[in-house]
Amino acid sequence: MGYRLKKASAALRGAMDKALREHDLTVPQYSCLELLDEQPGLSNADLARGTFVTRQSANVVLRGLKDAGLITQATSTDHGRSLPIHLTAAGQQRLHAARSAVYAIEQRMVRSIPARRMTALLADLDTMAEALGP
Amino acid sequence: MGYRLKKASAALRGAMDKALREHDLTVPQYSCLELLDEQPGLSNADLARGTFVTRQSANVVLRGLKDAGLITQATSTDHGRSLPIHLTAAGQQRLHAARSAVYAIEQRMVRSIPARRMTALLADLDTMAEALGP
DNA sequence: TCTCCTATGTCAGAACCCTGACATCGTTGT
DNA sequence: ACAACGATGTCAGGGTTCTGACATAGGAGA
Repeated sequence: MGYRLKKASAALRGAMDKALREHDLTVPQYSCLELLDEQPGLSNADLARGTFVTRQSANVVLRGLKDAGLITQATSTDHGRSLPIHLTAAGQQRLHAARSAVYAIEQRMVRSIPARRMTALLADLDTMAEALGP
Repeated sequence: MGYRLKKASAALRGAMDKALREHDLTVPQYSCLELLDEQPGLSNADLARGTFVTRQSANVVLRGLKDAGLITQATSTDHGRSLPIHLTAAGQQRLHAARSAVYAIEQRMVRSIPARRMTALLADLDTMAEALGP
């Protein structure tokens, strides 16, 4: 079971990595851009949770995106310590360019399995994640 | 879909990492030991394919295992360039000690989903991996 | 035989991710 | 009001993985 899960995950990672390379993006970078597009103003810790990595790892990825001018992070805040992050125009543009390539991969994956099992498959993946979780 | 797969995979990886830490092993190290126990004499490239990583990554992992005295690698071969690898007695012992912890995680994962969907779930994971593969 | 192709082992560099640790800010409970 | 706790951002160090590149061994085909 763990073997199959690892195998499928590795295949997805490889395919995404290859597709995103043409857009000068890595998988974690794309994940962050996608999250920020859906929910603008997320903080470093929010993105870490959303991409299933630690705050430290997310911090490194964000630094790369910041250096590339794809995101902007507030330097101060009026409430708490979290510094909200937003996409720049360049970030939106880059995301939309890469999105089609990623969606094509998602489609290739989804269409390979019977539609009737989709909901059960998604539910089982979530169930397994929760069974191992906190 | 990709999100769920990543989530489940991250949960598994985290749980295994935590369990194996008590045995002074990392996930890729354990994977190599398990493969070598099932099929003694595998080469570096064989292990790379079996663990879904590159030869370079496997090489680094193997160096760690060699330094720890858990495996032995032939220094020469009579056929080709591949250098067959075998577990040492210490390697077998370490593997058997860690195996129960890993199997417990596998059981927690498997029992969380209905038994009727198991075969379909495994098949779908394989199908997706192949759909993204070569 | 000689050449081309594939597979393998290896080195170098970069990116990603983790654990451990520290300081700071809000909230909570006393 | 004040101390304890949790959440956040950050630094340092180490481990894993990737791409790119090179040299070598074996087999396939002209």
